[in-house]
Amino acid sequence: MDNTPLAFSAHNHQHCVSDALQAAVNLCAERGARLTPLRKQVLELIWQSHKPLGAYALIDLLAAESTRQVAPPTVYRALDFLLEQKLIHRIGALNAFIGCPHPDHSHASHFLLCDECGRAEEIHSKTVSDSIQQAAGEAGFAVVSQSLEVFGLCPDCRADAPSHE
Amino acid sequence: MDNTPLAFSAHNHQHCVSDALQAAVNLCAERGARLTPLRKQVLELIWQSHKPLGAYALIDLLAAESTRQVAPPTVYRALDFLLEQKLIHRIGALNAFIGCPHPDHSHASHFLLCDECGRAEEIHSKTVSDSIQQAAGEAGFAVVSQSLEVFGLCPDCRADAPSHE
DNA sequence: ACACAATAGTTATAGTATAACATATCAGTT
DNA sequence: AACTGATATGTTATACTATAACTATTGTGT
Repeated sequence: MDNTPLAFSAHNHQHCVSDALQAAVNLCAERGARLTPLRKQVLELIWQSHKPLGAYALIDLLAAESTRQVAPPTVYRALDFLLEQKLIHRIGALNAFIGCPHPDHSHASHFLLCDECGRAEEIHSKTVSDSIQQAAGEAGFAVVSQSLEVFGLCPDCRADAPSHE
Repeated sequence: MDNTPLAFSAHNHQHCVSDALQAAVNLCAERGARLTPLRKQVLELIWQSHKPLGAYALIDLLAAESTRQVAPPTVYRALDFLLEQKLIHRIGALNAFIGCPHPDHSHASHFLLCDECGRAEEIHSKTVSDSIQQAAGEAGFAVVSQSLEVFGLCPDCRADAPSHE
């Protein structure tokens, strides 16, 4: 069994982008939320990278794709919408955004972030979530949201630069 | 047994500040690191709040305490030193800094952050750390550092605004 | 067509962080 | 005490991230 997660494995990324976009279209339709062309374009640009994308990188990409004006508030509003709909996550340590592969069910933001190649992988471990809930509960703390950012080396970058060399 | 952590409990905070400063002095002496007056002053200001303190708030406090110039690089360099010595942590989601109560042994940055009052409490749960290590390991990921930021309501703020009212 | 709400454009500015270079201080040596 | 190299701080400018406030446009239901 191969436990290596998607972002750190070879895969057809264009397929994974189009799946994510289709899922977003369906979800927003169900919710009565308007996934406008701009919002969809921003979501697509974010998905096209497995690396978290900064707001200003996004602005540059939008400017390159069209002749339209794209000032910061425009892209931040689209990002706010996508965050509200849980279609993306914000990576605090990087001031950057990345697509959420499971926008249909609410969950915490838990990421593995490679220091070397910059790729991000969302993890879903019930053990991790439960242990966090329990630790917070023992402190009398009522959890609303949680963000875990684990930095280190992904499998590929470990292989490229082993510590024993 | 009362599990309520320190920041969320009544305590003599001035005592806890002076303890932290003394510990920092001792640690830096052992390590041959120079805890200069500026660095010590920054550390003290950070400790005097249980709330994470932003760099520019710190600049204002420094300016208020002396006639000396305190431009951003000055305070950011002091913060960098304190981070290197693990005397403080950075809370990514808040762009802010807070004192580390256990600078003597390296550990992850795991915090409970109250949305209501802004206080922060560092937690140390072996279960949490281990489960994160294990989840990363299963993904073939080599952990270098980790940051957990749990948002919600601290015991006091829960009591002040119960959900059933 | 009309009216209201939601979205997007526009201008300006606030907030966070660092680059690059000049000056001052410290610790060890002569 | 003066010399030297390393470390720390001061200074100026600027880059990067994000939002406020207002205007214009687009969408939806009547």
